[in-house]
Amino acid sequence: MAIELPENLKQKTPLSNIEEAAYLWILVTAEHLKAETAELFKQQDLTAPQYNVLRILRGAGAEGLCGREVGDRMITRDSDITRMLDRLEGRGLIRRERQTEDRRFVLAFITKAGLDTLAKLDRPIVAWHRKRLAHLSESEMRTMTGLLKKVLKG
Amino acid sequence: MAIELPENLKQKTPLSNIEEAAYLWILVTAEHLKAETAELFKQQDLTAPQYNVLRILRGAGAEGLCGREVGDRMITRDSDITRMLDRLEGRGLIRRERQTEDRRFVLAFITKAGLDTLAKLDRPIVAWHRKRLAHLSESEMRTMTGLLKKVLKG
DNA sequence: TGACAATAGTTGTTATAACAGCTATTATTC
DNA sequence: GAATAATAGCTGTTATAACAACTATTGTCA
Repeated sequence: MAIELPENLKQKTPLSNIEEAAYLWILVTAEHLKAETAELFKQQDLTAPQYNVLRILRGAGAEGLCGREVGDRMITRDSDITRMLDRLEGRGLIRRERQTEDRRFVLAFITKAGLDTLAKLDRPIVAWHRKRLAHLSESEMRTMTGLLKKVLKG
Repeated sequence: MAIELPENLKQKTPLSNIEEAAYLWILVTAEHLKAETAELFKQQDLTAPQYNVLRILRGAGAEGLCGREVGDRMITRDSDITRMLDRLEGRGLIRRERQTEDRRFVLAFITKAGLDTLAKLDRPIVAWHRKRLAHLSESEMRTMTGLLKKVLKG
């Protein structure tokens, strides 16, 4: 039995290759969800990576994080953390401070303005997640994340 | 029970929100797979969207496709098909031709050079897919794609 | 038929991503 | 302790993405 593909792809020759189909479903679904959340972030003039960085820094709290650590924690790898932080700093959403012990590190912290910006998004985002996945049971979500985890670790 | 998150995210406060966890797993897995395949495409100096376009045009064959149709079939929405096709045309991988019946349409076709480029990638890519997902059973892949489909349609 | 809407594509502009090479600082090793 | 490697981050450049305004062509309908 040929496996179904995302509609829009409209592949004529049904893929014989179930692995490629699985791969495509993961990518297409991710892309779709990403596009939807991008709309939410835009309310506060943030891109998805920018929102991601702010959340990371909120999580880090008063200790802050250096650029490399921020990069490691991101969902999508960003090849240029420096200038991304530049922009956020320029908007006053974060601040930076060079460490004195090891002067190679520049720690980044979220500011009050950054926290306020995030706060305005918190409720809509939780609401979006709940609503967007409301039609899956908890067990379905666990099964799916379990399988995705297996894919990732592979 | 708190659901596990992708390692690198290192969230301190475990998410209470299983929906958000599911969402993150989808995105992180997709991102990871995308990064791996990007390496393959780079062998032929192609980005993932460029490879995607060439495959779409190969699928379309001698009939070709107009820009909008190409855009519809892409995995990741591209906001600027025109210039992406410009670049591929500049490299001789595709050619374009304005339709005579309805002069609004510009049809794109893959060239011999484009087909050759794709051909060099076909085997490595099939091999990559098989190897990358070899540790999942066919039934696991079907379950996963079924759930992803449910997410997407939601 | 003529105004207006719809569609396909192009172009200009700005922001961001990708890549490579660079400086500053600290760790390692002989 | 000097040479070297390793790490963090910065900078320059090019390519691409995102957004909006614009042209050309065709469809709709009073």
